[in-house]
Amino acid sequence: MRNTMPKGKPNKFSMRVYAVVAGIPAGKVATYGQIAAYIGNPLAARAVGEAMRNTPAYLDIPCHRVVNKRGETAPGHAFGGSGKQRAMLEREGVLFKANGTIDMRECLWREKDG
DNA sequence: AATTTGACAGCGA
DNA sequence: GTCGCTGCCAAAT
Repeated sequence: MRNTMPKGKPNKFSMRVYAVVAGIPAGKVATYGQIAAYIGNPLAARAVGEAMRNTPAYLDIPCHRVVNKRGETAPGHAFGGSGKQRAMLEREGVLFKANGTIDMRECLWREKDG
């Protein structure tokens, strides 16, 4: 087996990301930039995405509630299919538009929500 | 140690 | 409204 060991490496940065993402209520979604800004790095949206990619399952992080600013779900190779993420979000109450994007105007997570 | 890539965001034309 | 360039952080090669 070529290094089948889990690569979960929750660093300080990633930990902050997980903490914020974990605070996202069901039926709401947050953007990478929003999370990045929340943890103190408004320009680290990219790093947030990387953290999500390394999100260990045992942390129970709703990474599916994290989408880009366009309201689009992950490219697809993340949750086993972009449709999967969309299904989970819809199941939690997130509204999707006809074009397949999330209605950010209503479903974007706000501090007041939590 | 250095370079490249990546689940992104913001600004200008 | 779209298209292109720049900036940031972390992980992989």
